Amino acid sequence: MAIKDTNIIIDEEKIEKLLTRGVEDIINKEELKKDLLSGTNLRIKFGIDPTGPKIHLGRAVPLRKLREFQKLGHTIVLIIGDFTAQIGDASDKSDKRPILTKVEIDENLKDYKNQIAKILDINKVEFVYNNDWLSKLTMQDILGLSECFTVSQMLSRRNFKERFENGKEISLREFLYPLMQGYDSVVVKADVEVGGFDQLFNLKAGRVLQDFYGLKKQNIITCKMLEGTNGEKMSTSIGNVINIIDEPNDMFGKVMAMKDELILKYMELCTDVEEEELKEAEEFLKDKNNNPRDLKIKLAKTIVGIYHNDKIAKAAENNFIETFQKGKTPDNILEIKIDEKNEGKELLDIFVINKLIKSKSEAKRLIETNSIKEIKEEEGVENENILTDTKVKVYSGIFKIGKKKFVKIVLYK
RNA sequence: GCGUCGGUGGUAGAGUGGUCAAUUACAACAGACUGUAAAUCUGUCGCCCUUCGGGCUACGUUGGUUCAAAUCCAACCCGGCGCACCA
Repeated sequence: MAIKDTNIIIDEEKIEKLLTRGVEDIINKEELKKDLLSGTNLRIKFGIDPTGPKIHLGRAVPLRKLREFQKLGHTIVLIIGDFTAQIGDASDKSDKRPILTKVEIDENLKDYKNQIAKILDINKVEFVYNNDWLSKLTMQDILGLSECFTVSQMLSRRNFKERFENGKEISLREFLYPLMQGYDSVVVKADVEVGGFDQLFNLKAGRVLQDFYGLKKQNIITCKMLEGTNGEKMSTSIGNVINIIDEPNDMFGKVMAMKDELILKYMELCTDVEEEELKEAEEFLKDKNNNPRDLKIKLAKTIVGIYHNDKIAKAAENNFIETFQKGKTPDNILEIKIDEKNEGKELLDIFVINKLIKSKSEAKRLIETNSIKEIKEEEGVENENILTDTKVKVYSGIFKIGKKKFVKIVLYK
């Protein structure tokens, strides 16, 4: 049992918020509330598999929940799933998930702490790597763990069931995943585990195994899932993610481009705005005379402010308004320097080489639809000259490709 | 192991000797309209070349038949299903 700790803050209002804001479900809400009010220092577990190099807003939701726990003085135990990432979780996949190699995992891990530090005070976080214990399990240990689950329990899990019924393969390895994650809870003696709602099955496995090892069963708090900006599941492969280390202007733009229906959800899950403000926003959206865009700008500013700072957020807002509402060219745009070697090449080749356009065929198509423009600044006035010749040689200038990309080409000798 | 069906572009899924760089849908991209929203309309959607023209690479892999193959044949690899084995 955890010991009474004088650093624990008991603030009923904050506790209530912790138990409700962005929460999908709590296995035993009353118990958790009691624990939080008791003044004991709880061990809050969260597992994060380094399956991609960047943390996006969706993944940040449970991390933000941890932040609330941390602010109340509880201990955050972050399990870096360097072992489990190799097993591959099936929670978010309808197909078999590829296994990551050690090298890929290390690569992904590189910058993780810096990213997490944007949300949590990492000096107070207990970081552990599950490879430390999972790789040491013997066959006998694993058999013991497997004894706690039946095949039909495993198959009752929705995505396994669907795959089974559709004749897709499910490897035994994937059955093992929840056991591994559950065993983590045993090792770190978690009092509470936080996760996305899609993790429910895995989180419950922790309770079963803790019970098996004679420990107190952890409580479980699942967070609501955040959709990507287009309303589909947030996933890097779909490309609808906002990463927490995105550049301010990019981040701002992504928020602006998202579906209106998601505004409230993003406000709830990605920001700290007060409940009242959420209600106001809801009312605001109900009135057809209001433009949801205004709310979105506010949201974008808040989110950029969280991951960068208010000043930068303000700048991003200005940039957005100048560039997209007033149609001006942004100040700091990508600059490509052309040396002697590349001089004389075609402009389109330069775009392709620098990966602004994926192929020359594509570039020509863009020219055909008048999607590449040259921006001329004369006497303070900006003119857009549409580029129509596909064979132009490189020269200095500012170009706009599509509606979002700006490039400045500089020749230097 | 035996039998059987199948493996096509980002996905789903047509095509079963030439008219196939491959119908269609979704996704994606661009243009118009907008609020860088949604919806709608239009166009594009393998790579490359100076062309409404041409070249190259692609339909699991490797060979073969043919003037010609995603399409036929063979072997191999992978998957589904049924049966057998495990009992």
